[in-house]
Amino acid sequence: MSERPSSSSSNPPNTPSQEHPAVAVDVVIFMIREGRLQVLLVKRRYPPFEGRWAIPGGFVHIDESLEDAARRELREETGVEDVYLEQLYTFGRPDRDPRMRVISVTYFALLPAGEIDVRAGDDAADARWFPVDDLPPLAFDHREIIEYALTRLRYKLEYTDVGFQLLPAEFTLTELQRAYEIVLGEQLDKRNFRRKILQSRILRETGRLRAGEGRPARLYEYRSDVRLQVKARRLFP
Amino acid sequence: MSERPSSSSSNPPNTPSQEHPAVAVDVVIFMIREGRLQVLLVKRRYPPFEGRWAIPGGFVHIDESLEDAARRELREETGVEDVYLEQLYTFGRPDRDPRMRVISVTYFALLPAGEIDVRAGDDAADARWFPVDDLPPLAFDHREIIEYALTRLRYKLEYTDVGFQLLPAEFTLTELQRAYEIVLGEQLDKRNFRRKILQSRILRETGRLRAGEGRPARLYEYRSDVRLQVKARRLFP
DNA sequence: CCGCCTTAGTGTTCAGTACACACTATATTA
DNA sequence: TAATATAGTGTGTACTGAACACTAAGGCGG
Repeated sequence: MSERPSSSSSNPPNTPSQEHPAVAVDVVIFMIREGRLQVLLVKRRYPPFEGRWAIPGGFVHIDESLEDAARRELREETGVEDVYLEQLYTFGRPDRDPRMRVISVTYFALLPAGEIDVRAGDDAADARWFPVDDLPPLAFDHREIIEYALTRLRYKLEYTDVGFQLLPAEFTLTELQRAYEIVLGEQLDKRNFRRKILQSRILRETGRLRAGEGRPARLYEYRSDVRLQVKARRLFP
Repeated sequence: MSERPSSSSSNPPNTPSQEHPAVAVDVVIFMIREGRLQVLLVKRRYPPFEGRWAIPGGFVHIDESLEDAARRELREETGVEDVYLEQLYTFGRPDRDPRMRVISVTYFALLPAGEIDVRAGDDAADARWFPVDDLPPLAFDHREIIEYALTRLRYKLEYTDVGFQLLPAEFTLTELQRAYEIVLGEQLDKRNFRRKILQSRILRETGRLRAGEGRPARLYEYRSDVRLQVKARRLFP
């Protein structure tokens, strides 16, 4: 980037101050399970906050990009590759880690609904899913990070097509609507929902049906090739 | 944050890998000048990219928050305090700085239109404003950063009230409309613009007038106490 | 096998907002 | 005082959002 050093020496400053912050990557992993929006947490095996729940994360390796580090963490806890991942925010309060200065670049991931066997990483004693509205006490500023991720997810859900990332490849319109209702925390109108989503041409009917308790439902798949244009309602004309 | 170390030792990992990235903060500073949207660039005094233009930035001090570091950079180049500042994105490609691994946490700032005397910091040979649509070759990945900041600014302009940060305390409706037109790069309808903005109650008439070539215009000020609610046009009902 | 239960699927009306569009008002200046 | 320049104002039309209830199709139990 640029290189004004911490100490304002008058020599060409080619290195930063000796003591610089550590850089960690933490990932808020969302999934719809049991009809609720849940996040994956790991139980810390070592101090600080030993025994507390935390979002998965770790230090970034010297030769990997930030996103690669986030994907590595994701893979270590869940085994999944190729899921939706987006940078969220970088948290850097000097006192956010009691041991030392740590900058945390946070990401959020969306996993498609379905069964995933989570595994605790080396430094975790356990790994579990928790509903976002029923979280245990968390380590560091991780609650703040999850709240922020949730705000962003809800926001993006309303004006982008990111919500499809929470569903498996094939789904019914009712399942899609449920996913939206679960994340947004409000009921949606069935006819308006279906009309609008079908008009958007973002779904393709697969031709298959899913049998269930009542009338079988048509199955659809997400057309990632259709670039969805959603205009924000403009503040000014 | 969390502390999986780079090396997967089996001991309690209380420190990150010895070698960790440096953390820099870079700030894209926007201002409307001479009827165009401009950014402040500094000319690098030292390698790498010696003599090239770059956005102002530097390494974060060990005991200051990221935002404090950004405000410090801003103050060093422009002398301003208390202006709009928002975290943009964190860039971390391993090869983005040829010297070493550097993570750049970027911010963007909006300065109110008016005269500002910019000063080159210690490690800069010069500091100048450049129109965003006429940038010189830039150091590092700074062009990408500016493009990203511009996208975000235009986007936020349409659905938040962030645009007022580009205007001085008192302004006419025509000046406000011009600011929007300059940033968005398109013409807006005068009557629709005025109706919508006055309906929003976000402006207060100061009672003063600004004389000029034609009929004097009423002066307004921004009411930061009015929380502006702008709903995005929802993808789904 | 048929009636009941359960979920899927479908249109219309009303209200609010977006957008297009042209003239009058008030000051300065020649 | 006439010309020029900018400020300020209202209406009609088209579209989009929101509210709302019934029919269709399959499964299951009597």
